[in-house]
Amino acid sequence: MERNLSLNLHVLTARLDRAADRILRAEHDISYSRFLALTLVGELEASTQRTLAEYLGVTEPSVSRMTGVLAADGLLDVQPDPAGGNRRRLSLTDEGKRRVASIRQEFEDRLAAVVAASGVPYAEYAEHTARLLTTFDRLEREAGK
Amino acid sequence: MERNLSLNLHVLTARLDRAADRILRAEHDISYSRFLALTLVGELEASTQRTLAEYLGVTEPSVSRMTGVLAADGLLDVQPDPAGGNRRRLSLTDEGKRRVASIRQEFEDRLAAVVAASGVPYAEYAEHTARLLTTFDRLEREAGK
DNA sequence: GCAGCTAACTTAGCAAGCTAACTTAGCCAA
DNA sequence: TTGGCTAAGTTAGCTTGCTAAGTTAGCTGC
Repeated sequence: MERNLSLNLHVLTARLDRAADRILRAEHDISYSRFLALTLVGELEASTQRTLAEYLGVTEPSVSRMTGVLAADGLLDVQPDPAGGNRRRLSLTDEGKRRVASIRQEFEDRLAAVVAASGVPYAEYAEHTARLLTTFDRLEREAGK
Repeated sequence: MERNLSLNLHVLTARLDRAADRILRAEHDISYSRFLALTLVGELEASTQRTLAEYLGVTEPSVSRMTGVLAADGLLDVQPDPAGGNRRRLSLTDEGKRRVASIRQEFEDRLAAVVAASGVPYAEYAEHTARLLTTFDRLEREAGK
């Protein structure tokens, strides 16, 4: 079959994401992408949409729509930046915080179980993945892009 | 920031896929997902849509639509299985073969360059990724799913 | 004090995932 | 030979990526 790295990464991630999405929808009534967005807003502390797009690895229009639906669902608070400029301050509502907190560790634990079952050394694989991301990021930035 | 493995895999793959998509559209006038589908049909030798879905890591409806547009574009040949049953035989047209062959090695080479720049050992990372995929697959199957 | 610039965001429309529900084709048992 | 079963594929409708193009808010120089 000769499956290569890029294809395997693509398929592995697609499956993990899909599994995560099913679990979250079934048990917590939220999609995986919405959960990721809320998680990062929580971690980034009152950032802008542009920053969130950067961290999520998606484009600004995608974030624009996402913040719209999350705000409509009462999970996210979107306010004009008091410091001025055409910016929005993003923060979690109480309900948003509650939702994220209740899910928090669950996923990493489940993924860790898969990793353990596979015999792949977790720390090393995680470190390699993080390093690849950083490198790819840098190369794209250098390429002018 | 404390970015975890599942998020990093998600973001890394999203970026790689997006970059691949841009290159393919610009230089070869085809999207990345269509290219992947054609590649796998080539490797799987006259398989069914269900098998292709399995290998691509997507659902059957997605493959159904994809084979439709690829056939309409003259890249894929979709025929009822002569052996009977409600199946389709998938194979590449000459144009499809030409297209896949002309792109073939390019991506793995580009990705290998990124991996090299990051200092991550390619063979090991590829092996770990493949192992995780196999394990996840097995666990999902065992879970009855 | 307005022209132009830049940064941040939005709108519009397309591509391609997904789930749920349906259809089609062959098989098998009564 | 028909009624149900299973496997494979399709349809419908939603979500959420994307790009291209447009808008809005403040800044800067004349």
